[in-house]
This record gives sequence, C-alpha cells and structure tokens, in this order.
Amino acid sequence: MIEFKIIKKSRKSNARLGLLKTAHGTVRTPSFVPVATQAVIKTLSADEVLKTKTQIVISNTFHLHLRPGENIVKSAGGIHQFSRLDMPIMTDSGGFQVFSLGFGMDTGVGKMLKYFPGEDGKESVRKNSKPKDLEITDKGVFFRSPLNGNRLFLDAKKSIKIQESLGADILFAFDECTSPLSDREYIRASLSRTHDWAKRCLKAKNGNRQAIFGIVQGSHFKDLREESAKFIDSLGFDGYGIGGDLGKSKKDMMNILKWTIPHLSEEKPRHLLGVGYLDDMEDIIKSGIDLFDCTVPTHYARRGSAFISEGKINLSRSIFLRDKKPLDKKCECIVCRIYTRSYICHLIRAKEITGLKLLTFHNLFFFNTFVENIRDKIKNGKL
RNA sequence: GGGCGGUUCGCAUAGCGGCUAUUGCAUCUGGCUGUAGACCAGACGUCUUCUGACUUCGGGGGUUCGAGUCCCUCACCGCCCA
Repeated sequence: MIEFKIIKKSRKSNARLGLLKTAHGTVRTPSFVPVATQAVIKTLSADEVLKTKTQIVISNTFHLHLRPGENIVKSAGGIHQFSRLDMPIMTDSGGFQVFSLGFGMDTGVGKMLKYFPGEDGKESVRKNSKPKDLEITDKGVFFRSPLNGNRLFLDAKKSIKIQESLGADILFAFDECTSPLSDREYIRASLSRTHDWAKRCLKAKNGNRQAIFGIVQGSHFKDLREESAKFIDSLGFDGYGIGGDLGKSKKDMMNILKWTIPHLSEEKPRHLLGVGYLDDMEDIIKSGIDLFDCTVPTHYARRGSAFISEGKINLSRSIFLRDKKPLDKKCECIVCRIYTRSYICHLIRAKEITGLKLLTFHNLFFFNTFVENIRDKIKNGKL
C-alpha cells in the first residue's frame, strides 16, 4: 500500500511538494519517473540507476508478459527481486500499447499530434477505421506480438493479474490510449470502454498490498475530460494517471490538465503519463502534477543526444570529436566529472555501447536534478 | 618476357547490348513525449529560378540505331608461369 502526504502547497500555483511512501522507499514529489519497460533502464545496472538520483521507475505489463512472462518474474520473488531495482516501481497496464502498436504504428503519429498524415491533411480515424494489427473490443484488446506475430489478448482482469504477478508497488488501470486522429464519436465510445475497464480493474484486484491508479482519458474534448476525471475519481483509486492524446500542442496539453485536475481528489497523487520534455516540466508541475514518466532521456541517449543546460547536443556529430569540455560543465554527474565530449563522441561514432550508457546516465541525472531544482523552488516559494 | 583475372560515388559491390547504373557501409540532415525500434526517414556526380538541365562506369580509339556491357590499344592492380 502507498501513503501520500502533501507537505507543502504553493501559493503561486497548483504545485505541491509531497512524499509518496511505498514498501520500497519514499518518493519526494514532484518526481520524474524514468521508463524501465523491460524491467531495466536500458544500458544501466540497478546500482547505476540509483546513482542517477532516480527515485522510482515504471515498467511495462505488456512487454514483461510477452517476455519473459510474469510467472518468471513472480518466481524470482517479484519485479524488485528479479531486477534488483531497489526502489518504488510502477507497472503500466499495457493500455498505451493499445495505441502505440495500433493506430500509432499504422499512422506513424505520436500522442501529441504534430502533423496530419495523408495528402488531404485532416483525415480523421473514423469509427469504422481500425488499426491493422490490433483489434479493440469492449471486452478487451487482441494484440499481435511485435516479437513473433502471435495473437494475444489483454483485458482489464488479465492486465491486473499480470501486474499482481509482477509485484510492483503501483499498478495502472488498463485503458485505451486513443489516437489524436480519432474523431469525437470514436473517443466517446472509447471513453465508455476505458471507464468500464477501470471498474473491472478494481474488481479484479486482490488485497491492498499494491496500489492502483485509475486513468483519465477523453482526448482533447473538455466535457469528456471533465466527465472522465469525475468518473475515475468516484471509483476510489489510490491515485490518478492522466493519459491519452494530449492535443496538438503544449497549450492543448495544459488546457487538458486545467480541465482534469480540479476534479481529482486533492490528497491523492496525480501522474501525467508519458510527458516530460524539460520545457514541459515546470508547467505541468505548476498545474498540479506529482509524477510524470517519459522515455525521452533514455531514448534520446541511445540516439546520441545529451540534454545540457544550453539545450541538447548530438554527440554523433563530428564537431564534438575535438571538444574537450564535459557534456555540461554545470552538471555534477560522474560522466560530466570524468569524461569529455570528445571521448563520448568517439564512442558513439564507433558504436561502442558504453557511449549509450554514459549518455543514458547523464541524461537521467540531468532530468532528475532538473526536477530536484523545481522541488527546491516550490519549497522556497518561488514556484 | 608469357598467361589469366580485374579497374563502376569515400570504401565495398551488382550490372554481361536497350528506359532513370544496383545494393551495403561510411558521411550529412531531420524526426523521436505511459519504449516495437542502440531506431526511422531523407540526401549523398555538377549546376539550379527547386522545376529541371548537364555529366558519368581507369585513358584513348572503334563496332552498333544504341556501349558500363562487344573489339583494339594504353595505363595501373592482383595471381600464376618463366
């Protein structure tokens, strides 16, 4: 079970400082949540993850169910024992894969819409348009395994049972993350499904050893977001996830948060799913978000990008071969204290895996430090 | 000195008479927000009013309506024999 204590509320915004206590440690919120899809922060060992100031990670039900299978994890003593990640762990429900392996894969669109596919520009995904490799029904979702093409089925009950076997501290309800291309009619139907699944998740869940967060959907429609927030709040979850398509711009996303958060119980933690560019962080925290996960620091690291005080640099560019500065001279991480851009650039260009590891370490340390500074600002009444 | 094989974008390759010369690597640019993806997309002879124009398969010559492709010759590289 978890316990969430709000230790300070900002007078300048809806930001708050909190402590999220779990059986595996306490998270100072607001906190960034690095993504450990396969029960690992890619490239890092468990002890290295701790050194990046990471407080909590999120793993994935869908991926661990496919491989190695939840029974393997369970027989190891649960995900903490299995991975040796000695910290609070969340598991995402597989709901995002409903989108990312479905409409997302078909259209090449992310959940923040930046462009419209198709020549004529604004073709919506109509209610009769279905993703090719995936079938969504009111009962659940038929997936095609990206590993071997096997057909598999996931629904609320199964997602919860898998998550119970994995044994994370916090579970997420099984939802449908909709595409930003879907029209209102589709979103309306999808939202009913997500709400029904939320009830079924609570019903399926045994005991209170693990906490469970319900997920608000509703796309970019104000009334649907409000309705969803009120409904999910009424079910008595331990906390909330805010998910789904978040509009076409950051402004849309901020509006969605503004519509949603006031309808969620104040004393419970709020997690914004899958958002976390550095530029977004202050604003989402000011709107009242306590937790947010994002693949960006780890994902970009493996593409050669480092986040630094001045922005972002790509270490695969040959210009850095002659750059003897650290990635970021203000950063206190071990990578910035020891290594030069020149060396890391060499590793990336030589495709040496240690280059990916050094960038992953730095990016996580940088992101976590960034949020730490925001916590200080709230503490000091500056935000 | 003789015989055989080769020379195609930075490197490596395909092409064996017929539209626009193949593919890989490398390079450069762009993208990535609850991880399918240490990935994807584009460019990669020259010029360009971004639509096209011109030029290319070691050099030179020839055959042919048409040659990277066939013939002659020269240069260079590799292997074998003296």
